[in-house]
Amino acid sequence: MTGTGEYLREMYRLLYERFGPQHWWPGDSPFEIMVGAVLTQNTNWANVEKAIANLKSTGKFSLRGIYDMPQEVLAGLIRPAGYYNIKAKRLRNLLEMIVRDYGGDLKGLFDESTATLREKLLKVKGIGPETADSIVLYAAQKPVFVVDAYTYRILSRHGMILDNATYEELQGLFMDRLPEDVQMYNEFHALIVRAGKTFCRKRPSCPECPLAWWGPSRYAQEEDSRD
DNA sequence: CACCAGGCAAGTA
DNA sequence: TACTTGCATGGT
Repeated sequence: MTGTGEYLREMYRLLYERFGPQHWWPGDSPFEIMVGAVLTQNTNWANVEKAIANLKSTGKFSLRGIYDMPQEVLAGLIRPAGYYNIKAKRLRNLLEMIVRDYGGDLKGLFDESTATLREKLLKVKGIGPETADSIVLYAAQKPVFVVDAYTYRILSRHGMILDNATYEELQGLFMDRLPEDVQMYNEFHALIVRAGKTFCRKRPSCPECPLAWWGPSRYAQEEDSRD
C-alpha cells in the first residue's frame, strides 16, 4: 500500500525536478521577510517589492524606524502593496508587540520556542495562520509548514483532503508525515505556490502540470492507508 | 473590460 | 456557527 506520506514526498520530488529551487524568501534580513509577510497578504509580490523599496528609500527601514513613523506616513509608503491603511495598522500591531514584550529585539522574539513564537504572532490583530507561519518558517527559520490557497486547491483537486478541511488539518497532513526539515518545508511551500501560479489558475487540471498524472480516484481509494 | 494576487477581521443572520 | 463583505493597488 502507498500512504499519503509517500505521495507527498513524490509530489515534492516531481515539483522540485520540474521547477528547481525557488530561493524563498526573497529579502535581505529576517526583519524584511517579516514585513514582507504582512504586506503580501492577498497581494502580488511585485507590488510588495515596490512598497519595501519605498520603505528602504526613507533610510528608516528598521523595526524602530518604522515603529516611530506616524501611521499615515507608513500607509503612504506601502501604498503600492494595496490595503495600505489596514496593513499599516497590522504592521504597527506587530512591531508594538515586539517592542512591548521584547524591547524591540526581533531576535528575542525569534528565540522563543516554535509553539510560543507562533502563538505570540497569532495574538497580533492582523496576523492569521498563514502570515504567522510564513514568519516562523522564513524569517525565524523554524520548522512549520505554511499552508495557502494553492495548497488547498492542489490537495483538493487530487482528492487528498475534504473540501471543508481547516488550515490546521492541512498543515498536519504535511507535518505528521514529513520530517521536521526547515529547508524542505521552505522549498515545498514555495514549489506549491509556483505550481499553483503556473498551472492551477483556471482549469481544474492541465496536462503540462508535473502532477497531472495524479488522478483524484487514486487518492480517494487510498485515503485511509498510512505509512 | 474583468479578474486576481504568497489573507484577515468584522459584519450579518 | 456559517457565510458574506471590506480592504486597494497594479499586472494580465
